[in-house]
Amino acid sequence: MDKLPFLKTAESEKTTHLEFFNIALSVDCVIFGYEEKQLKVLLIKSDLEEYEGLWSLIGDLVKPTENLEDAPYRVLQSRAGLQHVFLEQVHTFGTVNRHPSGRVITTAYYSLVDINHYKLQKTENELHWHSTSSIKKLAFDHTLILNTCINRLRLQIMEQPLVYNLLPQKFSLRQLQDLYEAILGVELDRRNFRKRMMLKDWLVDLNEMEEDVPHRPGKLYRFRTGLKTVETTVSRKSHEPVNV
Amino acid sequence: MDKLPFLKTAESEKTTHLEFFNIALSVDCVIFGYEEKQLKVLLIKSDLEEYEGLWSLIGDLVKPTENLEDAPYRVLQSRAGLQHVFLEQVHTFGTVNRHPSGRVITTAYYSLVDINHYKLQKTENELHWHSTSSIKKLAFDHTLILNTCINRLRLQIMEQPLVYNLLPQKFSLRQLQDLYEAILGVELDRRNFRKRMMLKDWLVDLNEMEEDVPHRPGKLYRFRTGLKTVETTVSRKSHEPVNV
DNA sequence: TAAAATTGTGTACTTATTACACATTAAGGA
DNA sequence: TCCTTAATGTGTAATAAGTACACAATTTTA
Repeated sequence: MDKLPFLKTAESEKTTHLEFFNIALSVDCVIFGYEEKQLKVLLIKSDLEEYEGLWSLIGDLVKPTENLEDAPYRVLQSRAGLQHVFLEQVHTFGTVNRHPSGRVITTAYYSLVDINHYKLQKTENELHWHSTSSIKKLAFDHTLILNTCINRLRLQIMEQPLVYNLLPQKFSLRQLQDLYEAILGVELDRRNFRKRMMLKDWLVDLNEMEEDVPHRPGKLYRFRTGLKTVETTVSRKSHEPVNV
Repeated sequence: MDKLPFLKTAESEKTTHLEFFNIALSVDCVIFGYEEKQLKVLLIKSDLEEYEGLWSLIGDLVKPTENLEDAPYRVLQSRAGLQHVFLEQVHTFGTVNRHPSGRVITTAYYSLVDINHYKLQKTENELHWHSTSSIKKLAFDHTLILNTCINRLRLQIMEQPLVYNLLPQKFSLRQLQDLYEAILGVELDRRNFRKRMMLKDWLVDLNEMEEDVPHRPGKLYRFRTGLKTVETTVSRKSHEPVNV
């Protein structure tokens, strides 16, 4: 984007301003959690008449003085009390009629949070965790946004150890496998899963065992610190080659 | 995004309207071409004082009545005369001060076009193809946008036969390999490259040979029709599993 | 007809992926 | 105490994919 005509013709500013600025920009956060062997997503009751009784993602308008990339952190902080979470931009949705109250374009982010670490307040009774597998209909185009984010999540957990956000510090390989199965929606072979995880070199053997389980206890692991994470935008010079 | 407070309080609409709508949204197109064994990108001379002498990507503001996903097609059509091109959304950039004239958030798309099919008009002398490897500085944050799109392109050509957009209908494996090398910025082993392409099953052997080349002629191929392409957003029900 | 330039091809090695079965450990109940 | 239950921990063979590497064949041009 180069020209901003409305800034050059002061006298016609009002008209042009309204013409071009008659769009609002929001962010919507797909906040994933994990509980009872299910991938969950945090939703809020829609307060729009058009969507009465439906749930929607958590979002807000981007402020004029706020970096786009900061907006989802603010939303998570102010709407759900979440801080220092993992956030990744996924896609921007901008069909003309996606919002019944006006023209709103939204940028979707997904986030991974530890449900147990984040306790829902009783007062926040419009906020609820929903199992992703039981979600039928959401307000707006939020089903599309959710599915797009699930898709991205599924691709990314195969490449990067992001799921540390969803587990306690210490966990067994069985817990990790259950989590992967919940996210991917498939059953995995135990021996092959363990082999793959060991090959990735993401885990540290704690030399501790599970306790209070009604069966043979498993070994406990944690994620290695300092593992590299997603980097979507790249400041690398474009002529530098990649490894293939 | 759920609430739109400015639409509920009619009397304070003006203030709130200005507060929230004081952001413009644009699209920027990274238009890739291929010529003389180099990956090229179509740029336009910036007409902003702040960026005098610098080149920038081709973009425009999104219109209030226009779907976001339609805007880059319009931009390519109106600014560069391009129709029926491949376009893919990559990322949305929204740092507060990324545009010197005001708050503008931009969604970046990349596109692949056949340079020879699209002949630049003499009158469009502010438009030029630039080799990506020789680009040093662009207006705005367009270097970041360009690099992010190159990165995405590099990942996607490994998975999908998108490069058919950059080659003539009939081509030799050498031409195809040159193209991959130009995009990836690395040299590839000829035998392994050919093996990989055959494994992907993207190509059809035309049983024709190159002509008028100063050496042994190579066989000619074309891309199979009906090959599936990128699908970023997914309307699939979220509980359906993926293959892994 | 010899030299130059480039195509076309195969094999051995390594690495990753998949399918698959049995012994071991601890808890809990008879 | 011992048997049952329920899970953990482990290895191998087969297949598929990725990498490194060299030489003969074809055509043009001098």
